[in-house]
Amino acid sequence: MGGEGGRGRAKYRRIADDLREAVTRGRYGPGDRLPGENDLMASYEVARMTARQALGVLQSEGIAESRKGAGVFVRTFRPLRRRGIERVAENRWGHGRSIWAADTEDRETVVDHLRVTEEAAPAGIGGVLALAAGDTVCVRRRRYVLDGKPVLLAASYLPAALVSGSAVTSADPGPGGIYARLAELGHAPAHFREEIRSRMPSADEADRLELGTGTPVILVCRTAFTADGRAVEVNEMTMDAASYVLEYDFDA
Amino acid sequence: MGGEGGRGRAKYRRIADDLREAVTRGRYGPGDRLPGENDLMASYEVARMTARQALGVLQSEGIAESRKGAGVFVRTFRPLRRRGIERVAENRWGHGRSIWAADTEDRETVVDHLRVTEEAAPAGIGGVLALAAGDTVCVRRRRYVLDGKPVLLAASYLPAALVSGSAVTSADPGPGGIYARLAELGHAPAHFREEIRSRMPSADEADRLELGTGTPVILVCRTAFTADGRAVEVNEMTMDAASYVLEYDFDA
DNA sequence: AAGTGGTCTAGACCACCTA
DNA sequence: AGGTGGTCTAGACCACTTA
Repeated sequence: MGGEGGRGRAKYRRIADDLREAVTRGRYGPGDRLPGENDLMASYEVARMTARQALGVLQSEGIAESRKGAGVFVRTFRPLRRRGIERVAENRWGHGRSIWAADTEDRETVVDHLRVTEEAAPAGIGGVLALAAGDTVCVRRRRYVLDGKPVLLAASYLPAALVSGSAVTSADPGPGGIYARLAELGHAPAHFREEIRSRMPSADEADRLELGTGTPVILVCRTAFTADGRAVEVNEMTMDAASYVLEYDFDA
Repeated sequence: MGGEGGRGRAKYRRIADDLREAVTRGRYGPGDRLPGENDLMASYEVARMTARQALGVLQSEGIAESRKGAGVFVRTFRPLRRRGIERVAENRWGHGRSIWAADTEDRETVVDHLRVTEEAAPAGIGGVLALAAGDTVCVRRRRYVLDGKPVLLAASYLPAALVSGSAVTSADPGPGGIYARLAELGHAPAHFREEIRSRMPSADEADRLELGTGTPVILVCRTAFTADGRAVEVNEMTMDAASYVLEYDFDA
């Protein structure tokens, strides 16, 4: 064949369509094994690369995932719910509950790869925090692992001039987390802005979040402002899109 | 070679890494043409399918897009900013200090494919709107096209019992939109909830939004509640993730 | 040990775009 | 017209998983 000729769709597309329909119709449920390359080569009488391409479509759509040596399987979708507004409400962070504990409920959460450093402010961050050239930031990086599966990478940036020497720069910032410490230092966050994007992960992100093909990341960038309008923290979060539903509640 | 042998990464990964680095280093800017299959075959001494696989990696990462007969090009990212909470004082926190630049200027927006129908309530929607089995909903579907590029699909569901016969069911709901009409009918929305997900698009969504490979969709599902807590509208939005930055502002 | 997906080769014809 | 990406074939060796 070749080209996009033959009037209809390409062979691999037809095969992918058949498989997708079988999944949406429930012929294959979450976790089930799909017909493999050899099966498709036989039943559709195509070459290996063509069968492979068809299975690749489902994988890049996030419908299926391959496990080397085992087969191609229908993926499951079991997200967490992250509430953007209540979770940072003052009564929560003032009363000994860290932000993450507020929305993970009963599943086992592990914080991983925690590193606290002082660095030159990255370009975008420095602008938001209104830093002068050469100013440094305290960066708190960490990874959240839920039931053994990494779900979130976070990097929190704070002006070093504001927080150096305080508990904010130690691995464990103490009860209430860094917002409680900021409040004690006279920089209590009064307002938050969250900006949200989504894109495909970089190779590095896919690696650290153990993402399968066809899984985007959600980027949430939260800026914390004091009552007098100074930005005191920027928190960049990179989330496994298959693990999260974000929720924002607000009045008209 | 074959397998994942050879100790290092696969050839196509190495090539993809080289290309990605060249892009991030600015060797190729947005809109520039990358080395094509033939170039890579020559410079890396690999087979066609291997060069192709390398370029496929960049495409599925959303870094590049292919144009048939022309080449593979670096993609551009020029998102719109969508503010979820309009009522927040803009002066006070400012719009200048955002992490991701986005167009605020007015670009030409066209609403497309508008259809208003009355249908049986889909499973999930009926539950949220607290409908009885067999109740119908008024569905307003439309597509937003910005400067010729479709960016958003929306489907708004309202209980037919509440709105049938009103201007809500006509193509042009009049000044203030359907929320103004709901208010006149005694069902003024007082509270909103927005739930956000991201995943790869279905073939149909990719088609209607004219999405390139490696572009996820952002799903925003907004529920409008009246002051007494009744859900009166569910609005399902499917957005081109490369075209949007969402923003939520809220106080601590 | 057998089967699976991962990688790779060396060809081929096609439709599309740009010049 | 010539180059580009899109599709396809028919082989091959490999590492991995499962039994």
